[in-house]
Formats: sequence, C-alpha cells, structure tokens
Amino acid sequence: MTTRFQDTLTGDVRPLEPRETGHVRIYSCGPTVYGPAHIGNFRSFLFADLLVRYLRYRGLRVTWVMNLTDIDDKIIRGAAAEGITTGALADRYAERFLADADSLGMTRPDVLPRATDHIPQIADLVATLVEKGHAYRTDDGSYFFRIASWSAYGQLARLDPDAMRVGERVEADEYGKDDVRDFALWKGPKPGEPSWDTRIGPGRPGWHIECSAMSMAHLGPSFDIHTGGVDLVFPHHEDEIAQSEAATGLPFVGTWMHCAHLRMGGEKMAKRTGNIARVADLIASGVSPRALRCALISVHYRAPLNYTDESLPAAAAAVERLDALLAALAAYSEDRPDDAGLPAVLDAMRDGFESALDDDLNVSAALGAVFEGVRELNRRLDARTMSTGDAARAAASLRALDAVFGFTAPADDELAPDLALMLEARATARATKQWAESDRLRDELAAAGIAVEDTRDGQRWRKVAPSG
RNA sequence: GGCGACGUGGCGAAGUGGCCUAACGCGGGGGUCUGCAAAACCCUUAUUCAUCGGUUCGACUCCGAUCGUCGCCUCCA
Repeated sequence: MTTRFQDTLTGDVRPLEPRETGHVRIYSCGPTVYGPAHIGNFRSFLFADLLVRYLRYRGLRVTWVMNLTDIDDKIIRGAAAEGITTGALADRYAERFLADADSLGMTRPDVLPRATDHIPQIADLVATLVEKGHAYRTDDGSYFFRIASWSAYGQLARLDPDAMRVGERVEADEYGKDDVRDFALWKGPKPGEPSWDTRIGPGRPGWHIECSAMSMAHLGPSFDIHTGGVDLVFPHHEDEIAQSEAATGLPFVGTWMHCAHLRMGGEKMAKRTGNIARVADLIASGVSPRALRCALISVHYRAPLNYTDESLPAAAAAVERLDALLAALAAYSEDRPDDAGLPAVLDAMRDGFESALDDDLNVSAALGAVFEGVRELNRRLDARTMSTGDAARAAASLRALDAVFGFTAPADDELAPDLALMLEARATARATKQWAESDRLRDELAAAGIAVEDTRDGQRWRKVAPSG
C-alpha cells in the first residue's frame, strides 16, 4: 500500500514519489501576521501538521517550511494606525501565531521564513523574470508579471484568463500595467511605506513572489508538496506557479494540496464577515485545546467543516474516550498469560489506520479504525483477558497512532503533590468504608480537574479538560 | 455570467457498482458492573443514502435532469 494524495493541478490521486527518495519537502502557506489568526486559518495549518506527522510516522524524512508574511498592505495599515513600525506589528502577531500553534499542539515547522528576510532573493527572482521577458517595470518602480507571456496561466484554478471579469472584480489599473490582469511582483516605493533598496530599485515585495523566493531558498526550485487553503488557489498559487516556472524553467511543485474552508453559521469563516473564533479566546473560555484540535482535524481536509456549538463538546468527548482508555490501561494489572487474541486486534487497528491515511489522508476512516480498536480493548479490559504486559503493549500501540492525531495527553503526566495527598487520603477512606469522606475528596479532586474512578485495580485518575 | 465542490440517521461523518437492512464519534433510550458514582461493556436509535428519471441481473455508489447549500473568479488559510 502506498501513500496517495490528490493533486489540485491535475485532479489525479497519485502515489507520493518524493524527488529525493525517503525525503519529502513541503511548503505551506502560513499566516500574514497583521492580527491574530482565527481557527479557520488554523484548520489549514493543522491539516499540514497532520500531513507532516503522518509522513514522519511512515518513516519518511520531512522538511517542512511555513512562511510568515510580514509585509503587506494590512500590516502597513495596522502599523500606521498604532504608530509603530511594520516590523513591531509583525513580530507581535508572529509571536501570537506561534503561541496559538503551540497550544493546539501543532508541530513546529523546520523553517519559518519571513518575507522581509528574503528581500535579495525576491529581487533576484524579479530580475530573472525581467531578463526572460516575463516581467516589466512601470514608471513608479513597480514590477509586474506579464500573464500573456505564460500560456499555462489559469491551469491550477481552471480559469480562463480571457474570461476573468476585468473591471468588475479585477482591480482597475493603478500602476500603468500593460494588462490589468498582470499581477504585482514588486511594489515601487511610496511615501509612508517601508521600502528596501535592491538591485531592481527601491520598494517592497508583492505577495505572491515571496512564496516563490522562500520556497526556492529553503527547498530548491522543485519540491514535493505545497499546501494552503482553497482560497489561495487563485490567484496566489496560480501566480506562484507562473513566476516560479517562468524563472527556473523547472516544474515548481509535485503535488498541490488544498484544505477546504472552515464554516461557521453556514459560510466561510472570515474576518471580513465577522464569523470568527480565535484560539486564545476559546481556550480562555475553558475550551480544551486538544478538543479544539480534534474538532479542526477530524474531517477530511478537502471537505468543508461546519463549526458549531456542538463541535467542541463532541470532540471533547471523543478525546476523553481515548484518555480514559489510556488511563485504564496504565492502571490495569493482571498476573496471567498473554491474551492470544490481542495482536490481531492491534494489527487490525494499525492496518485500518494506515490504509485510511494512505488514501489521501482519510482521517475519518482512520479514526474509525482506531475507535474500533478502542472498543475491542475496553472489552478485553472488562473481561480481564489481558496480562499486565498486554496492557502496556496496547497502550504503546495506541499512542503510536495517536502521535499522528496528537489528541491525547502525555503519558508521564504528574499529579500535583497536594492532589496526590488527597488521592491517598481517599484511598484510605474507602478502605475503611468512610463513604462520605471519600465522596467529598472525589468532589474536591473533580473541582481541581481530576477525575477519579474506582476499579478492581484500585483508584485511577486522569486529568479532565474543563467542559467546553 | 464562468469554473468548481457538495447534499448519507437527532448532530458530525466513512463508504462510492453486490459483503450496505450503511463504519466510527457525539447525543438519546434500556440494561450490566459499582457503597454511590464515573469509566466501561451489552442491547437499542437510517429496510435507508436530497428529488425524479435512466443504465445494469443488481445503485447510496454510474449517467441525466431538478431542487438545495457552499466556494473561487478581488484581499483571504
């Protein structure tokens, strides 16, 4: 069984064949750091995270690059409104982005390049495009890509350039472009705007060019996978292909993968419509980050995901089911021969998980396989057919798969000393049948976020996320 | 106007020619276990896959039409 992904450009579902055997190079369009990202943005970042985690699970080496766009119109506007530099504003929201990403358990990309750190590379790319006749300079010092020079333009988005609604939807000519559909590579200097002096003159980078320059700088002229939200297909990624391939003469990306929108109230979550929710706000209101992560990644990446009030409680319950099993396996102790049926259960779980994710990252089916395994393990726990060693092996298997989802808490969670004392006191109370006292301690621990459950193996406890 | 995606139980969602009287998660109902709980397990909750036609021995799955929802064509994850 090979790992297959659907490519937006061709529509084909093809086996992943990295250019370098065993090493996958991935570029993900990251946030523009002009404000806090919302959970719709994070759906797309977490989809890339899932992809990276799975490929690593599969034993592949992955180099993952995610850019931070730290210069654009919105950043300039925001900085001006606050009377600070664009760099200061960008730094603030870059930090905020990383904090949100961390709280969601997102894998840190190997490289998080910033546009303003790649000005020379961007200028070089523009210069090359001019040399090759694909770009031109206008009177104000801006540079544009000449769409007419690139016959494949529109292929990714399946758009006919001649049918584009020029004048109505396409921005009217403001810089003296040759063709109103040509897009900016470089914006000439303007009063009050940051500007960099380069070999192509002063100014600042356009949006699309930075991703071409940074992906080439960190992954080479051709790499394996490029991810982003569907809303980036056009014009952003279309433009990236045109300018990159026109400059290098090489195929830019092996597989384009695009994540469908997160919806709220039936429509795309977007700042401009105001139907947004933010990671830090949700967590501050008591939502479990792991439940939020689960809610954002457990639907196939190419399917729209509607976020509602019920999303979080349902996801939280699913995550807790996993937590509860892991806690039960850790507490389980039975001196008996190994359960002969267990290996088949664990194999079936793993096989179902892998074949589902191999199939274009079918996360729902993968979760189905895992939860079938969960039920089977719970049965064996109830029936006490497993040995202590079986329980440890089962837990290890489950954690290996969960490393891809990133839902469960770390195994070595320690209990605070005062809570540990309460737990001990409760065990003593129960031993002497002081029910009132033991119930009081259970309530108190629950209030501290610790669920205590009594079993044949004695008390077992686990941390429970606040409801949300 | 052009292009594209989608419509499966109370909710989310997998399946995509026969094993589907339809996985899995959440929720509901009943039961077992428990000092009481919780967790867990068992039973139960769609003879049906937007609607209508067609192809086929056979369709949720293929084709067509209709209705509905969403997205892109402008900044956007």
